[in-house]
Amino acid sequence: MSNVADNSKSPEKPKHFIRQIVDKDLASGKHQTIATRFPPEPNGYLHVGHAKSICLNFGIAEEFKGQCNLRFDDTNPAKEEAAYATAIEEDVHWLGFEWNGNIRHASDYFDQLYGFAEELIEKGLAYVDELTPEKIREYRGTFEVPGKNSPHRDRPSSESLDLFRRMKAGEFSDGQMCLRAKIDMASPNINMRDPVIYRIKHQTHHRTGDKWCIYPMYDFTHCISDALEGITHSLCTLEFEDHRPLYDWVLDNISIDCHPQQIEFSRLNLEHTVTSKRKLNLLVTDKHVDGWDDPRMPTISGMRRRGFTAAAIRDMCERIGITKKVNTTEMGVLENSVREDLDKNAKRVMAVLDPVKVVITNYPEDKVEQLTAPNHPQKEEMGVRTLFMSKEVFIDRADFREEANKKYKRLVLGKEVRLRNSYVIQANDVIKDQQGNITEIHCSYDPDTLGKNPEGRKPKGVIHWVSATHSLSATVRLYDRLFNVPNPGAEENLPESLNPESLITLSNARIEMSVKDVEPETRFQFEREGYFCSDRYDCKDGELVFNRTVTLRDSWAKIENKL
RNA sequence: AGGGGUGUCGCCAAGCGGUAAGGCAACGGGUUUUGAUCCCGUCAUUCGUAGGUUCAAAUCCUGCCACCCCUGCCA
Repeated sequence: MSNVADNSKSPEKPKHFIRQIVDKDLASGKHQTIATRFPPEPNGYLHVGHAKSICLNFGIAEEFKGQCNLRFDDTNPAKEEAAYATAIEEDVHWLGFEWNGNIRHASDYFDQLYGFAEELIEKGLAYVDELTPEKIREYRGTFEVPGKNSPHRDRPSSESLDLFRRMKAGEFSDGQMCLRAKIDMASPNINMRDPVIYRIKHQTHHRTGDKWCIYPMYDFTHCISDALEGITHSLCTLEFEDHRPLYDWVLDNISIDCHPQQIEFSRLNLEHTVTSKRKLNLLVTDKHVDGWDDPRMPTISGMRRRGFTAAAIRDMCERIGITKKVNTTEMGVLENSVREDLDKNAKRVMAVLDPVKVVITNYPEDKVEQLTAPNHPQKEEMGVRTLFMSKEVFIDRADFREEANKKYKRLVLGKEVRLRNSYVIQANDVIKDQQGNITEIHCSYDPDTLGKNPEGRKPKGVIHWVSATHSLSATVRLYDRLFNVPNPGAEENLPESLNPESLITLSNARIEMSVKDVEPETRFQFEREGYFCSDRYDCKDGELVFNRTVTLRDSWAKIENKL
C-alpha cells in the first residue's frame, strides 16, 4: 500500500534538536554533506523502538540530501547470526528506506581495527592485561571508590605488543588476557577506567569464519567504524551518553582524520508493549506468541503481518518527535497513524464476523441481484465492486436486539434498518432454538429503498451484511494488546500481565464475494468493524485469513458504557 | 569521590529574554447509507520547586526536589 513517504505536504517538520544541530553544521560549513548510519547488532529482530532510530537516521539523511549506511555491528560472534541480518535488511527495506551502497559490517574493518589497536599499544595507550575477569571487576572499583591500576598496566609496550600478537595467533584461551585502553582508573566515569577493547573468543564468526580468535569491543569498534565510513553525525540512544568520552578518546588517539559527533536521544517506549530483546525472546521461546512475527509482537515483521503500514509507522515516529526525555508513547498515537493511512487507502468491504441468518420473507425465492457499491465512500477513483443480494443474508449478532432503547440504532424487532448499500428491511419475527439462542430473524424488505429512503421516513441505522448463498467463509483473527498493564517491562513476572484475549480467532466469519482471489497482505476496511489485512502466510489457496490491524473508532462503545 | 542526563496539559512536544505552538487523548456540537471519515468548538494566567537578576523570565543565575542511565572480556 502506501509504502512511500509522503513528506511533500507537511510544510514544516518540527525542528527537533538533532535537526537543529545538522542545520547548523551545514550552515557553518562544518560539513558539506551529512552521513548517518543505522547500526543494528544482528542478534535479534527489529522492533518498533528500532523504527524510531531508523526513521531518524535515514530520515535526516534524506531530508538534508545526505546518505545513511546500514551497518551490522557484528563484533560478538557468540550472539550473532546471519539469519537475523537477513531479516533486518528486509525490515529496513519494507519500512521504505534505501541504504547508501553496500551493507557495511563492523567485521569488514577487523584488519584496520587490529592495526589501530597496535598503534595504541605502540603509543603506550593500551596494554595487555592478564587479570582474570573477576579481578578486573574488582580492580575497577565502584561508583564511590576509585579503581586501582592493574599490575600489568605499566609493562613495556613491546611486551604488550608481543602478547597481543600472540593473542591474535591463538596462543591463549578465552579470558586468559585482554587488551585494555590505558586511560584513568580513577575516572569518575567508569567507562574510562581502562576499558577492555579486545577480548579472546575462540568462536566462529558468521562472516569472517575462523580468521579471528580475538574480537574488538563495541566502544573501540563503533567510533572507528563511524570514522572509517565518514559518518558526520552518529546518533544513538541515551545509555551511550557516558560512553561518549571514550568514543572521543579513541578517535583522538589513533591516526584517523575523521571524528564524527555522537549525539544521544531517548528511546521509544510504547504503552502495553515491551521492547527489550530479552523479553521479546522470552515471549517467543516460551510460546506466549507464535514466533517473532506474530501479529501481536512489536517487531517490525509482527506489525507488518498485523497490517500496519510502513507509512503509518513512519508517521508515528515523526509525530512523537526526538528529545532526550524519558518518554512513554500511548498506543493511541500509533493507532491514529494507521487509521489515518488506512482510512484514506483501504478498500471497503463487508464481512460478518459473528453471523446470524436473516430470511427476507417477501424476497423472491431464487432471485439474486447484483448491486454496485463504491470501494471508498469519499474516493470515487477507487472504483466499485459488485454485491450479491439474496433471500437469505447474514448480519452480525451484535446488530440485532429484540428490544432496545432509542440509542440503539441497529435492527430491532418490529423496526427498520438499512442494509448497507442495499435495501431497508424490517424485523418481524425471531426463531430460537431450545436454549433460546436466536437462529433466524425473519424480515421483510422494501423493494423501493435501493439508493433512496422509504417514503416519508428515514431508518436511523445502517448495518453491514453478506448474502448467505453468495459469500465466502473466512477466518478472522481479532488481535488486541498483548499486555494488560501499561508498562509490562516493569513487571516482575512478565507472563502474568499477558492479556488472555490478545487473540480471538473467529472461524465462521462470512465475507463478500469481491474478496475471492485476494492476495496476501491486502488491507481492507471491514465496514463498521475495523481495518484488516489478509495474512501474509496463511491466506492462500482459496483459504481466507484476515488479521485485524485496529478497530474503527467506536463512539458507540463509549455511549453504551455510560448507559 | 561518584559521574552523566532529564523535568512545559492525561501522553508526546514546540519554545532559545518580549508575555505558553502543534499532535494524540478527552469533552461538547454539525454532516453522514460505516455509531467510521469529515467539519466546528472546548481543553496550561502557567512551565519540578524556592529565591535572585531584569521594565520584562518557561527561557539568565543560585539553591533544593524528583526521575532515568552507568560498576559485561554485551551492544
